[in-house]
Amino acid sequence: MTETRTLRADAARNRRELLRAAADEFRERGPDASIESIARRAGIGKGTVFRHFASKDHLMAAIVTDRLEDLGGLAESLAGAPDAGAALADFLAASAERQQEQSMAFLAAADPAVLREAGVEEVRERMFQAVYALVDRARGQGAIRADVTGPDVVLLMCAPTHVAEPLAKASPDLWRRYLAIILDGLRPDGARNLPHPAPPAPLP
Amino acid sequence: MTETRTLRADAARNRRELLRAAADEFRERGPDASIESIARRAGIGKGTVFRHFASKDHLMAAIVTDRLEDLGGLAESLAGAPDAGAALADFLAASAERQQEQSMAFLAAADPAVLREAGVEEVRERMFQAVYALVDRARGQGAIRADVTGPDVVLLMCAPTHVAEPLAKASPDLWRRYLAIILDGLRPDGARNLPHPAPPAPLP
DNA sequence: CCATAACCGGACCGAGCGGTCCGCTTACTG
DNA sequence: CAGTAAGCGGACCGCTCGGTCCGGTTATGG
Repeated sequence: MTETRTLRADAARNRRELLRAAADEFRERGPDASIESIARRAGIGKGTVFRHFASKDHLMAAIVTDRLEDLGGLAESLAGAPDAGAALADFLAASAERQQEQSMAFLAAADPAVLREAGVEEVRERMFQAVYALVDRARGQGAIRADVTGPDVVLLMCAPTHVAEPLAKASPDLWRRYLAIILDGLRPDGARNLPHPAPPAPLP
Repeated sequence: MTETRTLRADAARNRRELLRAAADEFRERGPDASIESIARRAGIGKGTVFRHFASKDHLMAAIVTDRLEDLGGLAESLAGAPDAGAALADFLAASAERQQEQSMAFLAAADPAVLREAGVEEVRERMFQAVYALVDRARGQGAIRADVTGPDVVLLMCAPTHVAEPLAKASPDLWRRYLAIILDGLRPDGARNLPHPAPPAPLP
């Protein structure tokens, strides 16, 4: 974003390959994947990485921004669906499916100041707002409990994948099982007991 | 475990302090907490750490073994409770509460061979079996769905804390909210749709 | 086709890590 | 109370990492 004019052809190709390689390395080796291994995987030199991104954290921010924009766009495209409950379930399924292959967990290791500087917060906030809208419509249609809030669902988004993570390789579809359990827990029917207040509106 | 006879008094005190300091550091700084910072926090030198534990991974294994034994003992003590559904809920609440202050996430960074050598697997397996027993009794009493397995519940154990983690500091009791939602999802009443098979029996 | 600026990449640097070593200190024992 | 082995801890080592730099290379405009 806010790129300098007319990136040279080979530079553009290297940048694309670099982002792809970095995403793969972070997924396989976690936040500690080395810049050198990423560069090797992309078929470029270490110096070229720092030509494209000021630091490792900036590289992480770029990857995560792409994914948040993708998710936000998906949520927005579901905004007008007639069955809001199904739309919400579809969104959560798509979100979990993406996390299966592209975790964002490595983000925790990055410097928050860099994330802010790279504009991650704005993109994330936009995605959150789109999810909140889905939740509000689903609640309005009685598809989920009256006391379930938008932030609740955002917090629960990562849960199915996280639960199934220890067996993700052996049963790559297992997250569906736990998404189904969680969706059941959100349904309005049945005797329930939800203690404690909803989370504060903005996630930090 | 299998300690040499009669640890000297100061050595025993240092070992206790070391374990406490290491747990705190891992919680605050994650798996990358340095041995040096742990030693400083415990008021001892770096060399003393390696006198007590052969490597950083062995230190992690010792911490995690303590906690697994604690959890396993709790599950076993609940084995005979008359209301098996309530016993299971109590256990999951206690488990989440412990995780709130003593995460085991850093375990992922340790060498599996060392964990095996330190006997973590046996302790974990014993804890799992105790949980499976709780689940079986709860299912037998109709407190949870018939198609929910022991491994399901083990996988779900960490979920409430993980969901609430982004707000753990601001709302330290928030995990209760998500434990309640998940327990609702496990209840037998209502129309449900659980696709996909149960996970394979042993967790790797 | 040439000039030039943008780009590339590997050699290099300093920091911080896990782990080792050994001279000094301190708690037990006869 | 003295001898001694166990315990201690900080200096030190080798390694890997993120990040810098500059000589060589390649795309592009006149």
